[in-house]
Amino acid sequence: MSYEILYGEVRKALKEVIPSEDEFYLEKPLLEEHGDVATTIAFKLAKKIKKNPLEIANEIYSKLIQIKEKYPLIKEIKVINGYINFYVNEKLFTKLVIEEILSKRKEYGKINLGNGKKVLIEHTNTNPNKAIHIGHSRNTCLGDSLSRILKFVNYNVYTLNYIDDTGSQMADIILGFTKLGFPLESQIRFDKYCGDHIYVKVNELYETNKELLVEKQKIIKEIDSQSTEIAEFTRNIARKVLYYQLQTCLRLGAYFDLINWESDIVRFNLLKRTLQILDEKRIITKETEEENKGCIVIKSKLIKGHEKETDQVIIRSDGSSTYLAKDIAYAFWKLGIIKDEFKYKFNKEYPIPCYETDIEGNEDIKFGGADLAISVIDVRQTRLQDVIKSIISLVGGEEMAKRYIHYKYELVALSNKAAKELGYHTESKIVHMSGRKGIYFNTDDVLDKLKEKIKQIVKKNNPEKDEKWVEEISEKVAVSALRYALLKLDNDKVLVFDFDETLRLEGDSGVYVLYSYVRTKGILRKVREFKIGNYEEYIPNDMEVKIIKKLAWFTEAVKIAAQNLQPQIIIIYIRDLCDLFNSYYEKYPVINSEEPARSFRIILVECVSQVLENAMNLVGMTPVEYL
RNA sequence: GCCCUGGUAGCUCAGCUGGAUAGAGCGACGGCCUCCUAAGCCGUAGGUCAUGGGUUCAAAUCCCAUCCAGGGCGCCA
Repeated sequence: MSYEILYGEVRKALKEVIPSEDEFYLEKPLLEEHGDVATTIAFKLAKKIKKNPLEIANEIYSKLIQIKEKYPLIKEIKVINGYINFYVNEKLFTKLVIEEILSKRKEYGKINLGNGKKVLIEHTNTNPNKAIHIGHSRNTCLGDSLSRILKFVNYNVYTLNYIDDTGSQMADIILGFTKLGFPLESQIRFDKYCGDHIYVKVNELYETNKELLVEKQKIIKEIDSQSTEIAEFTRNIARKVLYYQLQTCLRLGAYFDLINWESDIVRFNLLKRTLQILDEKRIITKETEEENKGCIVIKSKLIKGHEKETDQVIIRSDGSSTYLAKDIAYAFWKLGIIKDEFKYKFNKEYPIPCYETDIEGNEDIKFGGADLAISVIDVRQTRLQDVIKSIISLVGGEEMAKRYIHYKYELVALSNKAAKELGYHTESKIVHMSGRKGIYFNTDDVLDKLKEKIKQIVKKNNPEKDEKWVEEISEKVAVSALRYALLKLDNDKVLVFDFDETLRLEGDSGVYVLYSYVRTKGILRKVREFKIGNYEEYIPNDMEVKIIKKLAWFTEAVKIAAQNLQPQIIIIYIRDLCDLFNSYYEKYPVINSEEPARSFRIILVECVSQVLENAMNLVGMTPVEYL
């Protein structure tokens, strides 16, 4: 907020001097010597009135200097290279920042961007036939962090996990149970059992036994009908796998408000309603000849940007619906194009207790009809998501389509070395994961391995603590380290996973962040008995001022992260703050310094600690007191 | 073939949407524990921002072309 106040003052001062302008192009200079706020207004005006920018800057400057006294946060103004640079009154600024952090505490950084608007965030969406692997977890971490950030800026957020219990991957394991004699019980955790053993094995068998593919088609049809014994059986298997997937999500610190069963889109007639609307709007066509004979399709000419591609089949010639058809219905439900026909039941049995769609549900709650629908789905589905957006636009107009966001991110792949560990040998630098071929790392396994590594160090650092204590700390650190690693990369970059490279314990890592936080806590633990003197008497040194400014910047980081839907902004912020704090920590003693420096420094450390905690929360990292 | 995305230090990546002298981590080299946790800190070396053109006061950032890498173009999801 402090930056808001400073920016506000600068804007007001500029407006007073240049009443004709409304936009002042404020920015934060990269170099300290260029002050705290800069404006490029002189360049903009130069273009407009065809005058030398330097001359204009000087004119503005001479006017500004006369009214400067009215703006207490502005200490100094300079013109450098045509920029007008403002320097903050550091003493006053410091006071404002500290007071704000200490009064707001956990609330510090909260701003109102959302006005309580309803947002649905769909994430994770792992097929219920396997355990969650690190690729899925990138999705979970992004979606969960987004939901935390948007909540923080006053959106009314609901998180959804869309479970495809009707698709072909589901049929693969059902085939395993019903035709290939895999027992229903196993010593292995059920999600891993289905994914690591049955799914991989069944896909292997398809290679040699084509009959099985025929059986699979039968099963798909039975599942789709939703009325047979197989359909019932499938639902139970899916629910059991989901149970363990949710355990993994819980371990990662993610939560859900609602499980959307894809089969319920059909069962609750959402698909039927959707098809009616598409038919009324003449968006779908029943093909009577050529290759899509008997199918209901969307003509490609209707799809913006994909006019030259093939038509989209949404109902197959056998009458079954494609994934796309259900996804359109799902999107319509999210945006309120169709009424919320679902029934919901609260399921407290899940590791993450939450609602789920259920034919016998009777809870008095409605999730559909949101102001904004964000779907966290990897880049491979870009085209399908484009199709959905085009259709929304045709049905509800451009404005409505803007409320549907495909939040895309690149895949997690494996390094050549990592693939080799799984017994997959190749020349290529990166290897894409594949559930079918068994080329993947399950998130729980990765976390367990990471935890073991961390445990050794925690034990060494805290020899007096017992096993349980070490275990708890190590678990939190492992999860935070994984979240950090999965979040720090930009969404449009492929994350090449390699255990040792990706999950480093030093440098730009989650462990480094926690270590920095632990240092703040170490100091604060020791000063509990000290009485805090009047810290305002102290004049902060350069490094302290830098930290204060960084602390103040948190609100801006939150704003940018929320507006651009970029949790990475928070990660970068956290790292920057840790870097500053660690340098400071090495250079200046806190407890052993003289008053009033000591009081000030204790307060400063308190603030760093608090802001780090708030920031970590936004990306789902768990602060620990010891390491 | 068509469409989309990426290419910044040896490696992995930032660079706040057009601004001032392009920054971190890892790796390499040299230092720092009598002192709040050395999973840390300080210093050195390392760059034709893939290439070529363009737009303008100003380009890593925008436009065009080319090259390289990845993805998408199913009655799969």
